[in-house]
Amino acid sequence: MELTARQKQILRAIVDIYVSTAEPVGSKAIAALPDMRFSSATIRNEMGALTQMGLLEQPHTSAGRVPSPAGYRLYIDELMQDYRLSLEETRSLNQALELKSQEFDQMMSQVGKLVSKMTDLPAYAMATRQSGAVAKHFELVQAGPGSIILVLMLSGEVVKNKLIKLPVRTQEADLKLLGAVLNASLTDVPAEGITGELLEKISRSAGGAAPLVPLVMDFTLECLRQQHGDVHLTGQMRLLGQPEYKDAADKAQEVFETLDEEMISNLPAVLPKDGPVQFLVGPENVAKELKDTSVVMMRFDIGEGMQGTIGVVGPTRMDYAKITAKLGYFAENLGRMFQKNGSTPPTLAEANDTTKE
Amino acid sequence: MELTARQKQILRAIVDIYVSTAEPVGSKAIAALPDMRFSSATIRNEMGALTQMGLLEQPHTSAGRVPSPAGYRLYIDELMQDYRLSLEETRSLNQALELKSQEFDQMMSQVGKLVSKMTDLPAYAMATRQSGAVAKHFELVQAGPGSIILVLMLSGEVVKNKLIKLPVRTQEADLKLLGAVLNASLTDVPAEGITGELLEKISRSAGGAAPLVPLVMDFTLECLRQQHGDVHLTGQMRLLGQPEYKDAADKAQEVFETLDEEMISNLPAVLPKDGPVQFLVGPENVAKELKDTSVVMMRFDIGEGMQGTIGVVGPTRMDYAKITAKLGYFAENLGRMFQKNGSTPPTLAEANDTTKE
DNA sequence: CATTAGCACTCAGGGGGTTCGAGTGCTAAG
DNA sequence: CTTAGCACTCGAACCCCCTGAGTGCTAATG
Repeated sequence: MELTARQKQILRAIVDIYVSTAEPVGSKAIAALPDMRFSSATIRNEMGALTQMGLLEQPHTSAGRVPSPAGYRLYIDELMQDYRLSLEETRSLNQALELKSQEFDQMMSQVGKLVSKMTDLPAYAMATRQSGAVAKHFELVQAGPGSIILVLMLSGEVVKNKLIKLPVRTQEADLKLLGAVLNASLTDVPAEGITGELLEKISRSAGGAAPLVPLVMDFTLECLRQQHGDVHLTGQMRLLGQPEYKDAADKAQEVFETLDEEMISNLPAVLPKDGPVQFLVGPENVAKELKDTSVVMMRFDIGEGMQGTIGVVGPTRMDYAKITAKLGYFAENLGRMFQKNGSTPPTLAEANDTTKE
Repeated sequence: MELTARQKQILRAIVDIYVSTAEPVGSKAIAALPDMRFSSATIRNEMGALTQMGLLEQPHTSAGRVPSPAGYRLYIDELMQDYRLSLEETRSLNQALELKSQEFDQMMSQVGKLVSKMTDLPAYAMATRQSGAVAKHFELVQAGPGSIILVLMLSGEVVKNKLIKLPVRTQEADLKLLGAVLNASLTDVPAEGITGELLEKISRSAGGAAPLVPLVMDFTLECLRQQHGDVHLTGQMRLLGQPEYKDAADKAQEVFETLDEEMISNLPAVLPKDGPVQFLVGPENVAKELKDTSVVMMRFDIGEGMQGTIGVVGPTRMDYAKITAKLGYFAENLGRMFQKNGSTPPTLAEANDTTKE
């Protein structure tokens, strides 16, 4: 049941028009297109056929046609034409791409905001660990009477820290000792390698700091097991800019009650196939609340066994081509930035200037 | 131009009823109240007077009255009765109050979500530094070829870290040296004390790690100067649950385009007076987009020179009493939790259990 | 045989008119 | 000072009709 070239052309035209107008598309509108060589009657026939195949839908008898989810899927997989970012678009994207934060988590949050702003839709950013993490360095510092800060560096240049409060006071020397023991026996050990046995051994060699060991270990294991960092979801309100949600605020609310950060972090698991760009169209989504909602997401490499994901949430009627182009641009540049520097590229020369006088 | 007792009673009744119904309140509805001893005609007269004074408003001639912003302000300042949380409410608040994160920032983010969820309104949480911060400890660790992680512990048990990438490779020994120098000369020095002179001195003693100094210093200064941490604003969509925004999604959108995280972080500055609880009612807000929006915020002590703020954003017609009660409950308990532990209280006994076996 | 012009039919959306009733302000009586 | 009574106002809801975009079918056309 292959589509003819003409049917493809018509389907593509319908998606393109509908995406920009958000109104059902009639046969006349299509016939009026410059490179359409057929009368509205012919197109009506073809539209009938496409409807039969389940690629189009009719809101009601006397309205035009709207792409069905299956129609969108076919469009995305076969018909979509690459959207070329205009010079102006590229420029404003470039301008926005200035991340000024230091902390990794904050950077991801900024990335999310950026994507949302540039696409004018809700967006998210998250980091995922590809391979199992290992600890790289432990550091224990006395922060006050009875409180200690544990700083844990993981592979992938991730740093975690935790404030530990204990009713008993620990000696500086004991802390030093424990730090040394931890660094000697736990670095480069994957989570599976941390056995009760090993734990006991550490406890024994920890001397006066032994009460700390279980707390430290719990935290370490938690960090090692953590598959992905926080999901930074922002710009939810922008969904209201879309006509389909303008007068159905409750629907928008529902969407984000369902599609919370936890759900987003699990999205990669439910995806049909694998690849750098992924589309989740309407009912392909798990929850029924999202049946009119689509998600476009894109991965990029952060280096050091970490992977970033950025994504956009929008109505099923969404300019997939344009969004994909923008996401692609972000992904490419973010990947480069992260690998190069972890933050804004303040060149060495510039930085040195601060020193001189 | 003082209000009579009766007028106060009527004003309070109007606010109370309007808050729960979101419909203009008529004289009959008030007269029907159990402890109202006057006929609707009398009440009509009083309502007329209150309208004249600018405490009430009339959407149109044949509708009931609605409190004006001035009316709300008077209600909040003088008329509002303490709302007692029901047993059930207390219980569900208690249940929610389990923070399970380790990192301070993530905790604040969770607090925001919590407040939003329990009030069913958009909410935010942020941490503010009361006094100037000083550095407590520096730590430099080699993370890979040409990349170094700087961990900076500040007063207030705040930990910041930054990944530094340099084209040149630094020796382990040089890092150790620089760490020692930094710890010796920069700890407990306030931001004002960090002069160019001091900087140069450090550079000189830093040996092979000298190129790192400006980067480290920039970061340190930035951290010291930072007045408040991130604002964690969440649950924006819940505003749509409010009748005044149900069919005016664009208004809701506007609200959060104006009231972004930056604006929120500046709110304390524009507040009329100081105190643990603060109300910002409608047009008292700076921006005209927020004229139908109010904010209730509350401070609590985190200890160590840090202060937390939680706040709720809602329509001007908002149950101030209830919101205040809930915020108060949160503030009290969060304050206690933070001061005790910085996280969930995993008792020492429990923790030790993990070790056995 | 594919294409197109023509036509009857459908139906959502918008405009205009009417009714309904909650709520008001005023007046006069208690 | 309070209250009962009354005329008046005006938004919300409803109904009805009309309009026009869009369809599916049929018959004519190249």
